[in-house]
Amino acid sequence: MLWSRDFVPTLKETPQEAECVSHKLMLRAGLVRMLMSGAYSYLPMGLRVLDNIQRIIRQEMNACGASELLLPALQPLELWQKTGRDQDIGEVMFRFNDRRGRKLCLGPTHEEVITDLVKNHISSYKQLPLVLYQIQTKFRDEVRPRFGLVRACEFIMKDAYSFDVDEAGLDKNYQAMYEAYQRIFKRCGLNILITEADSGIMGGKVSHEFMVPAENGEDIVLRCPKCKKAHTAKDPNERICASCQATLEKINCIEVGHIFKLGTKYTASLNGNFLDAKGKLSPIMMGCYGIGVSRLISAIIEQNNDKDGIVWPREVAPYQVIILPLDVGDGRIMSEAFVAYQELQEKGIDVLLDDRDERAGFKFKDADLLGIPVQIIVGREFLEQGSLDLKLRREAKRVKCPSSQIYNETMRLLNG
RNA sequence: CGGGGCGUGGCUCAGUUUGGCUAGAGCGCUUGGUUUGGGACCAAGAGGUCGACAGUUCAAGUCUGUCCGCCCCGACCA
Repeated sequence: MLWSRDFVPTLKETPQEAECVSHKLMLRAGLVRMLMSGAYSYLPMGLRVLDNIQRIIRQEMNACGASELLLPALQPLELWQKTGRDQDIGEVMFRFNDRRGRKLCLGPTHEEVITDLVKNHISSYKQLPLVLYQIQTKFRDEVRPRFGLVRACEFIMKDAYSFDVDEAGLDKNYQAMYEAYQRIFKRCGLNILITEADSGIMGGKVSHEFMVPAENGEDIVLRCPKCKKAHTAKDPNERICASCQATLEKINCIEVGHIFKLGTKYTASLNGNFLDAKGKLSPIMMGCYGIGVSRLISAIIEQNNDKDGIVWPREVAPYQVIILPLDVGDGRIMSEAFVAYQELQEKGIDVLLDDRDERAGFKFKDADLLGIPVQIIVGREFLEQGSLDLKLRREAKRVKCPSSQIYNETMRLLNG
């Protein structure tokens, strides 16, 4: 992509609306813009990151045998009345009537809809286990949206649901998801803490949260420095480890994933039953597995930035390489930049070419702010010595490279 | 919902305390020129219902009231 043809409105100064690091950088790097409190537009750079995160999630979900579908955001309220969560969720759910006066809502989550769907098509143990997932927009009328994408009223979530004949099956799927989540967050460039957590209104007994330590995290994780066991705090003043008696560390975190063993809460109330091998009718065992997809963008930036801007982990970066021709008026520089651009693109690398008529310093600042892993600089040194400068954003160190070696050197840096 | 802060060109802000002439600066934008490896410089321009409404006054960005929006803390949160 040529920068001059793209829509990447970078800002030199931080807009007043932002307070936390990730929010400031998302606005400055032109990833998102706010429409109103809790609702954001994803600009081209932001959408590319979002797509990359989704690609990682899809790969890992598919790899553990889950099948993707897409459920409606628009739902009948009566479905929620059947499970009783209409009351539990309360004001958080957007509710309204359609033109016939029917009571509708926008889905804050999808256990009801998926259970309603599955129960009509699963009647035998022979059809189980089954694991389904979707990546979809959720709506929650938050008391207090904040920190940009961290807590928004409209956001993107991956939610997966497992259906099993018994607890042993559920345990197996739960474990597979637990491991898939570890791989997903690692690929997103995150260091996470996994905690034992409260299931809240989701129901069920066992649940784990995947937490990203971050300064502005809304959740507090308590971790024992001795046994390393962590749990999400219900009471942040609880300060002693139950097994070691050591004083617990308090760590602010952003919750990016939460997995639950639901059991039969939804299948029992919505009649999601199956016949087992002996002809006995039982409710299907369920698990559900969420990832805050849009929130991950914030969490990744919180853990991957420096004074100059974002430092994207390779797999989620909007582009792998940015080429910076430092004088667009010089034919030799521009043609060399385009040669490198085409070669890298032909070899499957996502490249952004900053063809704007700007000065060197301006382009360097924007490139650092954007955080694309590899910068290729075509400037004076190319004219004098025929070499390009390659810089790895994370290390801020430059290496010289003859133009014939540009692909190999780029790959070496990306993989290094 | 309680507490606090803020609202002035696209962005950052000054001006409001103590009402006064045509509402300012920097960045960004347009045009011309000089520049060109870490957010250049000069010159000339474009761009504003000063969040909205009502009120006080000879006169309101500035004072009063109501409302709206945004941010932070708290309560809440899958």
